[in-house]
Amino acid sequence: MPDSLLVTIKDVARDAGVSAQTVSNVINTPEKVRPATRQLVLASIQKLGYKPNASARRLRTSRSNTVALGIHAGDSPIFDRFLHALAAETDTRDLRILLYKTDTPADEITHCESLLATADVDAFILTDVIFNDPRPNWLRDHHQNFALFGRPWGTDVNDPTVAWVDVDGRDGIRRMTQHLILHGHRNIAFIGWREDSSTGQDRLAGWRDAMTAARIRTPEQLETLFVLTDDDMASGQQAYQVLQRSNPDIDAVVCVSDTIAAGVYMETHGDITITGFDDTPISRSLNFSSVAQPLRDIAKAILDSIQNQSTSRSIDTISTHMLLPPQLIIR
Amino acid sequence: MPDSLLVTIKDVARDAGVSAQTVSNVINTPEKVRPATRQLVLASIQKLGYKPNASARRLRTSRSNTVALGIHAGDSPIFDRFLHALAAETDTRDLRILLYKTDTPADEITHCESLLATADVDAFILTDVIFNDPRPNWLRDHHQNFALFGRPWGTDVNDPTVAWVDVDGRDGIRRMTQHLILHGHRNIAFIGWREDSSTGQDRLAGWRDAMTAARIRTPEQLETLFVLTDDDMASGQQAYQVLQRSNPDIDAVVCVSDTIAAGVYMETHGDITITGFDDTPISRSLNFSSVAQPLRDIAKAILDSIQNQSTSRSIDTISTHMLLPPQLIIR
DNA sequence: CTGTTAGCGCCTTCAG
DNA sequence: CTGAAGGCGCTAACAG
Repeated sequence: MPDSLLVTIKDVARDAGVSAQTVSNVINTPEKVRPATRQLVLASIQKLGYKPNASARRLRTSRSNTVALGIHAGDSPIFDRFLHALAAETDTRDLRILLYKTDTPADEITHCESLLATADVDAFILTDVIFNDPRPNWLRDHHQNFALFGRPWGTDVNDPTVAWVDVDGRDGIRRMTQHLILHGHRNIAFIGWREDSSTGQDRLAGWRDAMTAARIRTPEQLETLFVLTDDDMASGQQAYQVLQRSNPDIDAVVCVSDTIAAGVYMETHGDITITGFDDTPISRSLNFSSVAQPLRDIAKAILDSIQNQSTSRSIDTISTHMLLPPQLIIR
Repeated sequence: MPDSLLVTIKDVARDAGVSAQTVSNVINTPEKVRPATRQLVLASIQKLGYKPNASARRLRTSRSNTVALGIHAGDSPIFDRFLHALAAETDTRDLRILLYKTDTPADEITHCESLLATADVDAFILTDVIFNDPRPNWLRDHHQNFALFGRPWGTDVNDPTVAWVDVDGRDGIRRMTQHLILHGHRNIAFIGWREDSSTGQDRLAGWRDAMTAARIRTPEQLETLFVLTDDDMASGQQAYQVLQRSNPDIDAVVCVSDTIAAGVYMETHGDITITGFDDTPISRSLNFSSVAQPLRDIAKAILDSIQNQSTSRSIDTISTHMLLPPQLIIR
């Protein structure tokens, strides 16, 4: 029964008949306390419902156990699921997630400065890293722990001082295409995002990989078998119409996203096989296959990376870059 | 140029040639400091890039300026946009958002206890309030400030001790239906969520309101003009087929969500007018009208409510319930 | 292994 | 209007 008033370490100390320090030790370095006293103290902690005051602890240790995460406008089909996975993971690690708004990189740097100066964050998670994003360098120059969700396209991806976790979309699309080939499809088209999306280019490459490896088409022939467009249903629908005109014999379409795949579905009514990306409610509802990002693993890897950074200062012992394999959801 | 080391209030005091206390006053009660000294101190603050240490301040004042928000599994089409609106609003109010995972109400209460005991949260925002949700009562019994996004269906909606902010979906659907009527539609069907959704029932009522007010159908006739189903595209498609069979002359369909509307769109190819809810990328892409929730206003109202609770203890001076009008996005 | 001392950075009280 | 003293709850360093 937790009380309305705050239970402090002294209350526990008094109740257990030990000093405040011993209580602190039980919590932070239990191996330094004799088992008998430890049990005694733990019982009092339980009985009084004691929880250490986070602010006091932070003030004393100047560590906040809090990671900051920027949220920006614009629809990501997986952002909320990523957030949930992250929240689930932080639960098990005694970490907190602080959310802040960020609509531009400059905006974000302002917030970082502010959060740092007020000393209530000790690591940052950056999502939606854009081409030549200034934030990683800024954070590194300010000696901050951070990890990216997504490769830092445009800068040196192998830079060991910039930790990142990403999903191998190329491999996912490649395996998905392979799966279609193994099931007898031959005229497999691809609909992707426009050239300015590095992620889109990566996924396009995965389709090319599978198609050329299976010797279904020459690289030149592939050039008429894909279209790049915007990420919405109407665009997907139009893209399919274009493809279909020049390739009437298409029997499957690999799409860079579930949204675009839904557009194709509208046009085809399920007559041909389509596949999407991100395993959103759309692909579940329309019952087509999709490449799923392992959000739970991503969250784990990101937090591992951040926690490693705060413990070991020697970066080279651990890998700071993780490319995780996606999962094929076959329907 | 912010330094790597922490700038404290003493540094500012020394730089400005005043005592630490005066600096504190400049920040917290500027009207008590002579303008000349105030300028002097502000200049030093600016120069050194001083920001009060959040943990120290929290420890001293036992107020955390942090609101906690639960995130749970399951797809909400507006959750991430709500989060963004909230983050944007907290920015302007010197508030922080702490995220925690919550998959069951019990889960959430555990977290609340933990966050309260560690004293790093001073208000809660509850979303996706379910029927007879135990959380509001729990929080009230523990003297916590909180506000709900969504009405507490199943409990006393008028209970002044439970603050909530919601959007008048009934009115939104009513106005949307009215709009269709004004544009010459007569056989306007409705596809909603199953009976167990209070929100769904509310929106259904809005369609009934408009249809009976316009005397297009008798209440009895309306009973064959709507279908309740699941919230996915395939269900929307099927629902339309069912409706169409018994009502071949349907010329418009008001849908309880963009997702369901998209299902209808798949079946009709834009031949009849459809409308959705929540103004998601789907309705934007397929170019149909939608009822939009004013997320920015919701965020503001929720934070207003919470901040009012911490200042004035007398609840009756302010309204603790806000039903905001949605916006029609006509396409 | 346990207790004492001191202080993290800030703000509230109360003198001046 | 400004300054000095004290302590919020906790833990690092040391002493016993």
